[in-house]
Amino acid sequence: MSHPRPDQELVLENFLPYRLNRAAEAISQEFSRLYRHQYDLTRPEWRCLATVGQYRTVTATAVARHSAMHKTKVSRAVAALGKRRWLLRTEDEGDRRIEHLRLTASGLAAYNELSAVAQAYQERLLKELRGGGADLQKGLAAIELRLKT
Amino acid sequence: MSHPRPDQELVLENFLPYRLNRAAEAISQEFSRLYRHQYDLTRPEWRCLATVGQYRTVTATAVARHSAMHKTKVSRAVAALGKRRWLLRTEDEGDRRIEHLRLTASGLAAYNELSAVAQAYQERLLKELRGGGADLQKGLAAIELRLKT
DNA sequence: TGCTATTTGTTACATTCGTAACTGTTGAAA
DNA sequence: TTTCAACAGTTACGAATGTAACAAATAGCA
Repeated sequence: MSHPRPDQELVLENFLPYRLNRAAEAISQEFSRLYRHQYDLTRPEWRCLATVGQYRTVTATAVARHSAMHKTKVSRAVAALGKRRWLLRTEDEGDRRIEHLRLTASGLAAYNELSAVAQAYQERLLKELRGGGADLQKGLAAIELRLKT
Repeated sequence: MSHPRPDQELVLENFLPYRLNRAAEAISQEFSRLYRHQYDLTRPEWRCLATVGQYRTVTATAVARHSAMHKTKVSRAVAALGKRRWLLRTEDEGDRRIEHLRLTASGLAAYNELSAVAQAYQERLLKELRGGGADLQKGLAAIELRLKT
């Protein structure tokens, strides 16, 4: 004799937030293996590097907004990249609260290499996903659209 | 006169690992708002509760495998749920290393409520996603398939 | 039986993270 | 001009996390 259970019981592996987290975690780890040991970068540092590289010159606040990281994370990542001499901080002429971030020559070199690694990884990933990853891209776009509104 | 840049430069917001992480984080936070304050549960605790509720009786190792959490996370979550009297630990008769986990009556009640909340959230989410979230589900399935192989 | 490797689960330690508080600066209103 | 709110960025502190070491138990095998 079995105990009564609710009609619709939750199955974790079918639950979207769980599946999204699991997928994101797995992909992130797979990708990070391509740069972590090679460059000894944490993920926040990588995001920071990518954002500064993309914009050439940005403030820490803009990095946080663009890379969806907490400002303390950005602050620490920027400090780490600065100590490594991959990043330069110059204070704004008009507003002394602000500092503009830009990559040094070696920072730019690292960014270019890492950028290439990232592109290659994404291409490989998409190639290996059923349907070229089109579903995934559409699905993510749907979520991103929902987040904006 | 502009500096030379690589032809294909990385754009963070188009990079799949980043997009996946961002989407997963946003959805998880949105969902956790539905239970965190109501039940004062952390996410590892929630996953633990869901897994034990789903299987009725499991070991900590099985929970870790099924919920994709590190065994120390599970150990701590199980301890927390035990302290709350939502979970019971009984040692195996034949193998005294193992302890079987199952929910108490109040644990089961909480699980049932939280399970309903989760189902409702997922239905609402799917309804609000373009195309009923079909793309997202297919995309996640493609990643999950890739992980298995 | 003995010996070693493996397994289950916990804990110690260092690291990472977020909240909140803080410094220093600017803006805006009186 | 004074005053107060808002903003940029950092830091202190507690909570959460992962790695590695650990204890206890079992399994495999000679």
